[in-house]
Amino acid sequence: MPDLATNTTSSDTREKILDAAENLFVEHGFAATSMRAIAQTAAVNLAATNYHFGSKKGLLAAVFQRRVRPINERRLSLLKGLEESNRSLTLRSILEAFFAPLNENAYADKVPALIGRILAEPESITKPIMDETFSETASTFQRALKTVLPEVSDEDLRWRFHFMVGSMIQILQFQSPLGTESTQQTFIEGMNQLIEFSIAGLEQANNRQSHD
Amino acid sequence: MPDLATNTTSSDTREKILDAAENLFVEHGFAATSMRAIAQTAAVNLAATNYHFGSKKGLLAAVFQRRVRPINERRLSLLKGLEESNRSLTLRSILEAFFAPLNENAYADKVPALIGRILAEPESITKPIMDETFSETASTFQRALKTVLPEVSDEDLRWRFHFMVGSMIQILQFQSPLGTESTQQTFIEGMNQLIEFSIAGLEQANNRQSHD
DNA sequence: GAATCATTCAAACGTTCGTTTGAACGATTT
DNA sequence: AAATCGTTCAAACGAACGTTTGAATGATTC
Repeated sequence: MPDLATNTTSSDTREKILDAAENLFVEHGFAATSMRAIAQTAAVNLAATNYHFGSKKGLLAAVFQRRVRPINERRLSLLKGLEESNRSLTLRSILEAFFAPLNENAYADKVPALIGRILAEPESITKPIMDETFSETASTFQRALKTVLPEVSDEDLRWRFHFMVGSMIQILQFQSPLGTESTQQTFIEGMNQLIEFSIAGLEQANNRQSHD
Repeated sequence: MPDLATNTTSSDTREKILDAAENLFVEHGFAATSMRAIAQTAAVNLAATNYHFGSKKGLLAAVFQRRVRPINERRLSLLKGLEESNRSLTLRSILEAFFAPLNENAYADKVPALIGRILAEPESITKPIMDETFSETASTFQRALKTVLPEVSDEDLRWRFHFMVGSMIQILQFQSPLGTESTQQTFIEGMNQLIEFSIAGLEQANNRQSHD
């Protein structure tokens, strides 16, 4: 039996299954993807999927965490770097630490779409995975945001962070707006647009009255 | 055979199926909800589902459009009202016309969650439904936004609208931020927060340099 | 009141699902 | 070379899937 917990085995089959599952989950979602389709795409025996990952949900968790864990580690590491030389701790630099790890790596093009897709799955499927994966990162970044946005109440900040995550999921899932073609180039452009949109939404400089 | 296209029949069974499917789709998503579960929840015979809606996808389309069509009609009607007395055509009033129909009706609590859930389904399932349902509304509102944001380029506006829709889906799907309880009251509060967040993100008044 | 029609029903269609089994394989260890 | 171990394999498990069938039902039409 392989080591399900620590993933110490380095079998070729394991990676092939993860790659195939990743692609199929992105395209069709979790429930609409069968273990047989995954095994066939990976060109491995059907039983290998359950052998290596225990169950379909176990496979989902492995697919997700293979990509997200390094991203969250990088996020926290970048934020820690900012905080240690706290001269550079600005709203913009915090958001860059949060978003940059999503597109700075040499990942396959599918990775952002994978994260977006899984984040958009029904809660009943992904809730336990989400909680374990994101609670620390989310609370750490909200704490950092509070230091550069002291005038924003805790409740307002939670909402605005909520919307920022929604904007992020939108571009991760659909890459580019309706009616535009999506390339690697437009995705990077979109991530920059996302930072500007989020900065404006988070701080909401008081210029509302000019539009009433 | 019932009239699938124009929905002229008004059978009690039809409504019970739509109600049951709506609840189950919200909770588990499309693929993870079975026709048998729908029939059982609705307390109708299994065959009635295919009899009335043709197929599972047909049922999904009916569930979705029953809720969204009136909302889009209301959106366009409100916008038309603004444009006819164009003294009141502001960024805020346009966004209110776009968002208000989502929570002004006496809908069941589940409706916003339904829309959020279906908008987050994999494209391969919902693409045809989405295109038919939203393309007119989306383009009409983007055209209106252009008139009150003349200094924003078409490309920038598409991205910002994209993020605004993402923020909207986020609150429709999850109602309230992580770690907060969600009530009808907090949802209304969230919709107000969404308007402020979107105004700031769409216009991005040039105060970036103060945070670099 | 006989005929027609939309609707409901129990039952079954064939297919696909996630998972399990137990034997076969191949490298490593004793 | 025998034994051990992780891995792969074909095959099958029972259950659940979306959909279809054809008869029963009950109201409406002639």
